[in-house]
Amino acid sequence: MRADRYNFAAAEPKWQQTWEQNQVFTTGSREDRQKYYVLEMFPYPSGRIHMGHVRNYSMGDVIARFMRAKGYDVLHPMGWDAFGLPAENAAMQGKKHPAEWTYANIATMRGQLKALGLSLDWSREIATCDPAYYKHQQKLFLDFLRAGVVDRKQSKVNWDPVDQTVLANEQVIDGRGWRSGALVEQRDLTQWFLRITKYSDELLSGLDSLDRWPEKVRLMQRNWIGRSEGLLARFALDTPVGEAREIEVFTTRPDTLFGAKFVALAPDHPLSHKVAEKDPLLAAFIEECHKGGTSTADIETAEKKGYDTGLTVAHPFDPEWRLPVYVANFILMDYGTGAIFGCPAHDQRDLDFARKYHLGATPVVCPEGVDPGTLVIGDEAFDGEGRLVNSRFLDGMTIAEAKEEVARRLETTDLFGRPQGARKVNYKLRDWGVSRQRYWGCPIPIIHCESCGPVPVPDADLPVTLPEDVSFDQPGNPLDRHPSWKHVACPCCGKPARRETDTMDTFVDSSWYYARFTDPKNTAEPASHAALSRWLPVDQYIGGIEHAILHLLYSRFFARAMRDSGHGDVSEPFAGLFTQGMVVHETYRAADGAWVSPAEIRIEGGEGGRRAYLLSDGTEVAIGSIEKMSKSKKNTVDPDDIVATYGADTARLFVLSDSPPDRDVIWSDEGAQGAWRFVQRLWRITGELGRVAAPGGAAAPAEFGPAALDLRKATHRTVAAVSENIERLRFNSAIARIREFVNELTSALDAVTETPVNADLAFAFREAAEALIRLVAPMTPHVAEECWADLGCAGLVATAPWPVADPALVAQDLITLPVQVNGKKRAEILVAHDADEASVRAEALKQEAVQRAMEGKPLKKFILVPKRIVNVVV
RNA sequence: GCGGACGUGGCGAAAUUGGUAGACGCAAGGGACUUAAAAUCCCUCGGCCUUGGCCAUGCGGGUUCGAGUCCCGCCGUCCGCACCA
Repeated sequence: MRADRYNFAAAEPKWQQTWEQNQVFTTGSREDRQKYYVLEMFPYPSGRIHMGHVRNYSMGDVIARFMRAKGYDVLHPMGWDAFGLPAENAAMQGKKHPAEWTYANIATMRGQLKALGLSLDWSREIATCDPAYYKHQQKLFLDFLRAGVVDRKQSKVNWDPVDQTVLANEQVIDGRGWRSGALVEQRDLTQWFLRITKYSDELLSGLDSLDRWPEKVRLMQRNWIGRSEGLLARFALDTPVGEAREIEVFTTRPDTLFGAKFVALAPDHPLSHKVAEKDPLLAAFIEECHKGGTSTADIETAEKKGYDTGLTVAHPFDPEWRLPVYVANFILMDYGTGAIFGCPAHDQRDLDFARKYHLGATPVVCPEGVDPGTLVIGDEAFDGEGRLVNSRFLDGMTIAEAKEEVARRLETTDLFGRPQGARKVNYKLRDWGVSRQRYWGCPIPIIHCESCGPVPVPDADLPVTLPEDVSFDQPGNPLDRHPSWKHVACPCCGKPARRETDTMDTFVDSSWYYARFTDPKNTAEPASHAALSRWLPVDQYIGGIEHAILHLLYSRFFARAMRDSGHGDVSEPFAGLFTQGMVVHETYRAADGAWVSPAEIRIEGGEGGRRAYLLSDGTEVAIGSIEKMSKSKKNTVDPDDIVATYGADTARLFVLSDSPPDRDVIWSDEGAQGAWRFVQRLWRITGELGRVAAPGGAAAPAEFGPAALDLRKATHRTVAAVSENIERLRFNSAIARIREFVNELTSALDAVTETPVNADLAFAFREAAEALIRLVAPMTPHVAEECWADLGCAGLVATAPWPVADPALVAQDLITLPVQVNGKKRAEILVAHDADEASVRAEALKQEAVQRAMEGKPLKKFILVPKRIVNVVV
């Protein structure tokens, strides 16, 4: 007896078990087929999954199931980005070991993901905190070291005083730590660096080949790498300061050299410090510069300030021409050389500075068509195109010509035995400092020996595992405090030595996990060459836009560093990238301003608008703005609750259907109920279709009547449209087409007056029913299996091939053409799809409405866009 | 400040990429079934007038037989970067 309602609570676990038992989603059994690697950004095991995960993994799952049905050998794995600070924070508060906390979270979240029915190959599951994983990361680190991609150097680092660790530049946002939000301090520390800058040019030019990446992400990376071409130029000091006889500046505008009015140094420039030793006022000025905040607001409002050192330098093209040397607060030590020459007429910052210290502004570039004599610089510097003026031998040249000429001359003139200038390409990208003073991360496999220096841990001794007996009762690094862990013998000389106690930035863990998934059980190496060549690059990667720079740039770098140290030959790890939107929700606030969660309220609708009331005592709460789901605003919806109430299919369908995937989707209970209704409707219509459909496998009749033909056309058009929409990742449109098809099927069923129906119609219903189930299966796989079985179809829909649209049935033979008169639609005509222009024209002009709109005027022009539109111009 | 994206009914959106604007859904209103409710089904649903029209894709221009789509100028919202020489 067929149930009236689809019972998801029974069906979902049943099908999940069936898939698992039959190993439907295990990869690698179809080596003869073309591969497809679909990957979603793996989660941090924070405790529970959230709706963002549901959306992310539902999208990946649609693609995985679709490509599997299309006959590809699909790799769709899942793992855990399992190292990180929250585990240590939890350890400090809850006295639970980070490993225990992390693995408990993984167990919970794995269960939650499994309840969603994702077609994942769980046999490839990895966790980055597993020694079996980080062993290979340590190996990679040492291979990188040998390949010259690892560096150890002292540098100014961003120190997060709350998390008590170092942050990479990419992890500092508006001068604050990306995780703690604390104001970052500058400290001098010796650090391990990954030399990402070695690949600056390659990472930049590689972006051009990533045509399946969002333009936005490519642009962000381009800007982050920040390539600029310029010139290093050396200015001789009139009076040497100690050893220093010159100042070297970097400029992208060497053409404006004759407009120079001053030279300025960064407060932390070595020369600034040198002069400050004998000039207490300068020392005080530098001190003041350090105080200035680095937040957005501070920088915007910061006044350009300088200190005249009293030093002067000679102009490179005129030894008699003196320029004053300032120390200025707006010069950055870590870009270029930390020194500039200022050309106020053509640079706004230089102009602001020059106005303040009365240094003048001589224009040297004059826009085309302007009389140089009338050229005056007001409050705005001129940075447009033009020709050189007031510039001696450069006069009359274009900017490009002048740049070239200045570079050529300075390269061939001598200063203190070296060319005075040199062309230089500069980047904003910095090397990636990976040392972190934390416990819960991958140990850096190095041993420090007093006589041998830093020595790599021999491969045979890998992995260097974390000690388990550590305490978190005081700040700082537990590894450093551990009584015995760091004391080891030097692998070189055998003398007592000390382990590196820093661990790696957790972004290292996620920079190569996609490669590990290709060969997750390999104990000898990170992944075999064969596995890497078979599976990389990832064909479709899906995740949040928040990783546009950090994770995606690091991964692109890692692929190249792996390539250059003998691990595979892939440069770009992700051929296709899709950045999905967030799941957002309304916020609710009680009268006292406290946030209220959606679970605590009920909504009442009506023509007066929606109002929200507390369930507990019925008092009204204010409906606030729609925001990203967050614990602090309590506007979260727990996926577990949704799965328990509506089932996984409903949750999946809703996050896919309401908005385009790259835009935010607004979670609402009404929307979820809409998805729920559709899941039930699928079950109901399958039952109705089953009653009129031919048995599975029935042969096609020789001829089809009009009703059967119409139905078949609807089916094949839907198949074509849904396939295209999924291919283009437009899941919302795919679902809309399926819903439309269900509406069409309902009408077709209504038209059935007597049963059994004719064989041709029965066949068409069978075809429609099976197509419908296969089309919805990627989105709502459980109800699809249930319907598939209900229709008596063989096997599982999860392993059924994707339906193929017959082009003959997709094409229309009769088409409705709108007829416009002077661009306004006046009528519609029904014509054969291949009707010639003359007959279409005759038919169009025959229309009464067309004649009326023509008002008896003669036809000027007749436009026919085949299969689109007719336009009559009078 | 620089760079980018976007702006369509009450709401989320669609529009074959220059060719019937509003598919599909949510909300709302009306009706059927029911003792009642739930569920389900049917109808209406951009605005304005009298059938038939007119006006409508942020605003103002332009190109075109034809513009939501292309171009120019505004307005607004969101995102990224940020004293980068």
